[in-house]
Order: sequence, then structure tokens, then C-alpha cells
Amino acid sequence: MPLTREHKDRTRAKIIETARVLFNRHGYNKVSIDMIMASASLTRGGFYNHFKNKDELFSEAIRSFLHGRGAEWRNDAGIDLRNLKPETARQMIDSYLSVEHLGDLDGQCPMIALPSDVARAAPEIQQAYHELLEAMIWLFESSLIQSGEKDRSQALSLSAMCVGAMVLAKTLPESTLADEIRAAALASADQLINASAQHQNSF
Amino acid sequence: MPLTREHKDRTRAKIIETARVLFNRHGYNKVSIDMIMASASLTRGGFYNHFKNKDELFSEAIRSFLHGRGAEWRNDAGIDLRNLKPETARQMIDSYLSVEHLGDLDGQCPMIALPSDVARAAPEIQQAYHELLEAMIWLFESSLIQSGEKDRSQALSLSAMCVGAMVLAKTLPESTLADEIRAAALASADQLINASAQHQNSF
DNA sequence: TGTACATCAGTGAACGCGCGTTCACTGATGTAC
DNA sequence: TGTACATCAGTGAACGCGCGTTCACTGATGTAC
Repeated sequence: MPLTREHKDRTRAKIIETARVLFNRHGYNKVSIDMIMASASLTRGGFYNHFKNKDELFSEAIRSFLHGRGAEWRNDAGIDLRNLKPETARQMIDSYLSVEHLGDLDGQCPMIALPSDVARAAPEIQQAYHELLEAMIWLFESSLIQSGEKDRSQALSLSAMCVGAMVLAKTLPESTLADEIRAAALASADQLINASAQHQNSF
Repeated sequence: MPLTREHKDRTRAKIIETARVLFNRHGYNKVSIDMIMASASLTRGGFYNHFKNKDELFSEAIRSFLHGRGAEWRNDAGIDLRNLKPETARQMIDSYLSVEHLGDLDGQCPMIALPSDVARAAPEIQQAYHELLEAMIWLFESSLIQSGEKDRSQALSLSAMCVGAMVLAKTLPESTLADEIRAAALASADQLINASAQHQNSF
């Protein structure tokens, strides 16, 4: 072997991380392979040493969020995956619907940045997005497991509200409505969780 | 005048309606002006007799929904804008979060079909999207005006939940999760409205 | 230890294609007389 | 009423550009001897 395996792995990871940021910022179609490789200090030809095509990179970029930027973000929010409790769901919601997340173009969750790109993409890409969504649902569901029988449904609609509020807010970059929606979703998510907790207590 | 004004208006409207359907189905970037004009039984050159550029058509296509396909859809749902009551908000939610709407690629609300396209588009396009969202918020807010002080916030989070659930569901075309999310959002929206109604009764 | 070799990550020119937009032209039709 | 004309919606070829992908090549580096 002329070059180590680790060297290639590092290069691949650098391309994926660069692509994740660029896709988040500009969308899948507006980011060219040239642009990605140049941002990663490489040239276009080398791309195909690492990926079958642009679609494969897209799915890897989405997948990388969970253990990359997403993990950092969980740490900052104080979320501990090995000790899930109702409080964890609140931490997740507070962090997801935060002013910081609304303003973060590079580090934002890909579910917010790229939904319509994914809706029309290859099954492989939709699968990666699906896994990200399942992770969010799982976190809500596991955290709220104590609060009654409707946990699954609750977890799903909390996910819909979190993603929906941020997606809408991101379409209104210059508007005060964006922040209004963010704050309203935060209040309603709390309301849903509290109602559920009361439901539990009434048994 | 060699040709009547009405003739030109009809052609323009036909282009806009054709474009609305194609954008909904394939996204803004994947639809070419050639494709739109051919679908409208015209040729590419004529496009610029009607629009400054592709962006202008995009914003018109979004704007056209409210009084076009969106109005049909309100009628089918039995929504009467001149007589808004709490029941109207429920009709809206039932219709927006329906199985039919989930399966409707051509006629779906552009807020669901095109959020990430709009998030990176020109201000003119974001403005059109903004107006559509304001219309939805207005409908919720006006319908629920009787039920307490938090109507505005309620209207915003209902909008976030409706749009969010459908956006997520559309990224999972082959999955049972799509329909699970739709149904869960429907249940939670009802829960939010009921909680609000009880809040009113307690005064 | 030193050297010749094989590997393969990375390079950059090239290919084919589709796009948004421009432009000189056409021909159907309303209007002036 | 009939005719000559002006208008302009619609046509289709062309332009310039950027994209995803391919490919012959390079040269740094680990390995075999």
C-alpha cells in the first residue's frame, strides 16, 4: 500500500463534512462537485475515488449529521442518550427550537435544511433522512415513555411540530414572523407534554 | 390591437397553472422553461412575452394557489371564509392532514411541496410564500378567536404542525411512517384546540 | 540498510448535455380609412 | 363594406455557461528484496 487507509478515510470524511455544510447552506442542486472538492482543498477528478456519484455523497452527508454535528449539538444541550427521562425531551425541544438553531445555516439539522430536496431524491437518500427522523422520534418516545399510552403518537407530532416550525421559519429570513412561529411551537410543545403528564396523573 | 387583452391573459394564466403543477411535482430546479411551455402547448421563446424571468413565474405560481387550486380545495372541505367559527379550523386541519392531500402531488399546497426551494429563493418568492402562510394563520386565528387569549400563538403552532407533518410525510413516500405522522399530527392538533376550548370554559 | 517497483489518491483537461435567456422573424387579427 | 396596414403573441435557432462524469496521467509513498 502506497498510502495508508487512514489517509483515504480522512479525505473522505473531509469531503462529507464539507458537503454537509454546503448542502445545508445552498441546497443540493446549487452545490456542484467542483465547489465541494475545492472547499475541501481538492480537485474535481478525485471525487470518484471516494463516491459512486453525487447522490451517494448526499446520502452520506445526511447520515453523517447524527454522529457528527448532531452529537456536538446534543452535548451542548446536555442531552445524555444513556439516561433518557421526560426532561430530555424538553432539552431536545428547547435546543431544536432555539434562536441559535434558527440562525445556524451551516450546523442546522438537515431535516430542516433539505426536506424538498429529499422528497424528490433517490430512495437511498430518503432512507438516510428516514433514519435521522427515526432517531428524533426515538428520543422523544423513549424520554416520554413514563407519561402514558399515547407516547408514540406524541413523539411523532412533536417531531412534526419541531421540524415544521423551523422549516417555515427558514423560508422567512427577514421576517419577525419567523421568530414568532419558533416561540409559538415551543409553547405548544410544552403544552402537549404537560397535557400528557396530567393524563398520566389522572390514572 | 391585433389580439385581445383577454387572449394574452388566458395564455399567461395557463402558463402559471401549468408551472404550479410541475413545480409541485418536480421542484423548482428540475423544471425547465422548455418543459413548462411545452406542457402549456407553447414554445420556449414566447415565455418572455409574459414573464421577466423564471423567478417571476415561480412567485406567480405560488401566489396563484390561494385563489386557484386552494379555493377549490376550500370548497371541497366546506370551508366558508365569510363565516369563520371554531369548526372551520377543524375542517381546515382535517382537510390539510387528509390521506387525499398526502397523495396529491399536483394539487398539494406549495408550502408543503417547495419549502427548501423557497428558503433559498429571491425575496420576491419568499414574499409569495409568506402571503400563503399568513392566509393559513389568519384562517386559524380568525376561526379560533372565541377560544381565549392565546389564539395567535395557537394559530402559529397549528400551522407549523400541519405543514411540518406533511413535509416530513412527503419525504417518506414508501413508508408507513408517513401516514403515522399524518394521523398523529391530526390527533395532536385536535388536542391543542380542545385544551384551548377548555381554557376558555374555565373563565 | 538501500534501492527498484507497484500502487493508487489526486490532477486537470475534455465530453456531452441541458439550461435560462436573446433575437430576428412570422403570421393571425383588430383597426383606420 | 372592403382593403391595406400596424401590432405583437408566438416561433425556433442560437448563445454562453455550468454541470456531472470520464479518463489518461502523475508522483508521493509503502513494500519487497
